[in-house]
Amino acid sequence: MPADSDFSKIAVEPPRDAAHGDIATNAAMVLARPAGLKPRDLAEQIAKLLREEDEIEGVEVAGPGFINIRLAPLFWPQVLHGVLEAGRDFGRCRLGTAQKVNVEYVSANPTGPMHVGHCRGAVFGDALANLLDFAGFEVTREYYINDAGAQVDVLARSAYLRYREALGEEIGAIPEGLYPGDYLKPVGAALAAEFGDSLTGHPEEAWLETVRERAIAAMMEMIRDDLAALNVRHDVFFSERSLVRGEGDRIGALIAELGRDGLVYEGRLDPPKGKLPEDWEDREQTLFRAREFGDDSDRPLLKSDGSYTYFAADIAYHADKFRRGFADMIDVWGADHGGYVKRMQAAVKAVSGGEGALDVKLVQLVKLYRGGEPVKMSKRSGTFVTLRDVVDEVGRDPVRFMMLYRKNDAPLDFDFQKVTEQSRDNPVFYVQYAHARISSVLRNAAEELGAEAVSAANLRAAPLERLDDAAELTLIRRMAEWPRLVEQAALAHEPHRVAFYLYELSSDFHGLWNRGKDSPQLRFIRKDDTSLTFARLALIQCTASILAAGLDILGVEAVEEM
RNA sequence: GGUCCCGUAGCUCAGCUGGAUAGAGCAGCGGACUUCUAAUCCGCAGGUCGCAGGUUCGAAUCCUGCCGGGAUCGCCA
Repeated sequence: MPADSDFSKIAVEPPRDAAHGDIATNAAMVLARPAGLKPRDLAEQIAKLLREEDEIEGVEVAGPGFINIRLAPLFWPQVLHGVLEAGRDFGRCRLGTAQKVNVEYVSANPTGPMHVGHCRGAVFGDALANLLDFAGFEVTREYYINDAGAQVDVLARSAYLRYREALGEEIGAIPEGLYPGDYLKPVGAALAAEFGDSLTGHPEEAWLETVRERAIAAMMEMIRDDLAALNVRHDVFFSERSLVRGEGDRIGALIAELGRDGLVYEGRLDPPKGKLPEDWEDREQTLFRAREFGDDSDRPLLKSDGSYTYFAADIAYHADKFRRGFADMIDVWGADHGGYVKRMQAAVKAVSGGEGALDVKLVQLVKLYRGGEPVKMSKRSGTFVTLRDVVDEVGRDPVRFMMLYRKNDAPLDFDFQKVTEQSRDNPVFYVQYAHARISSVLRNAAEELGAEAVSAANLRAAPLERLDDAAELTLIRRMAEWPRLVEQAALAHEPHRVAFYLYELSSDFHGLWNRGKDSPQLRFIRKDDTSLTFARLALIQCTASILAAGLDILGVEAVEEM
């Protein structure tokens, strides 16, 4: 074999089809050319060597040159020892080797309650963070508070109006352009209680900042409550305003820094192709050289009124993340921000000297339905659905599982009726039911055979080699996939894989359960054969551990009865 | 017009980063409840993986070009 052969394309993995053995490899096909042999001939040579191994029971060459390996019969039951030992920690790995990673998600404007549109990103980000944690990364969960733009001033004016209302003034209809929601009434009342009428009779400059601060704090409190209802949490709430307040103007400092590196210039931008925006004016502006880092265009840092663009602030924010030690950053955004990805990645490269990496996960829109009919939403008519509405109506677990039972970049139809009334359509119950059934068997076993029958020590001592039914082995093989699945899902930043895996694991379990209905000798609890019973209790205890661990990653409760 | 995402069974979607005969659920048809919980299970039927090229031992997967759907396109966030 030539020394410079490419071994990187060789895969050694469990095949999809169990008929192809326990482990399969494509090594012979990959190496046939450099070795100057036909794939099947090379495969035979490798197979011959493998057959000498003790733990290998059989080796076959199949298809175009696959080498299929069958392991000794005792191999699979041995897997359960690892699960029994580790319990819910089985599958935890050191993939991240304590590497720091920052996951930013939700980051909704603090101007009102969480909208249902925020729901998916929130759940996705939260589950992704859980997954990375499980895979051994040191995860920080972050929320970027957009508290510096014009819309928080609008919020302040809206709250001020409610404040005057709370003082007894007749305010009439909420003017166009202000937030009309009732949720600002308590904010107005709190302001009245704190300040009396001392904020009235002054120009806006006198009260705006005070009111804004109180209003933002109130909104963030509301948002945290909403997130808590969804079982979503963050470690850090990072204020955009803090970038220009306190320690000085960090956005300006950063622009100056980029300027010293020659990455900022005054120039003109080509107008967009196609239809021109109505208010387009061709003017000289301050631009970041995003094109040097793979973007399609250079990007403005200052608005026409001289204030910073959102992008400028976001650069400073990501630079701050990098300086806090996060070379790995993940942002979770709505799909409508897709056009923003390249410039942000360009900015991260620029501020990190190429050391930082940003992965942006775009979450597609959720379309709401009720009994097949689209739910129409409009803020003006007050018919928009809040995150809290959804959680209250269908429950936290179904919402979370549904949001995760889909790849992040695929659109999602969410039908209230399907998720509640026809609950069998919802896979969350299928998985939870599997866990509940196992809990039920373990309870029965403890009752009939005594509590020590289900003790950890007893299960560890069980004769696992007696698990030889095809359905039992299928279940064990599935469990053996778990660590690998965790690793790959974490690497791909795809928590939905965990959800699909749990469904399959549950399916294997339900199948086994029902075999016990047809053939009583396959029941888990066999009073005539306690040692076999112990082995089977160990088997399902392991299944429950993995179900619980996976559900924990998804942020869904592993219920013990239904 | 540029950029990004999507196109797989009647419907909703997976497909382990290039592997063997493309898989689930729902809907349809036929079966299993004196139960360790039927919110479950078993079987049948259902496919030009949008189209056409290319890369190689091998493509739903990678590349190019079309077709169709969605998002976005200086200063909003």
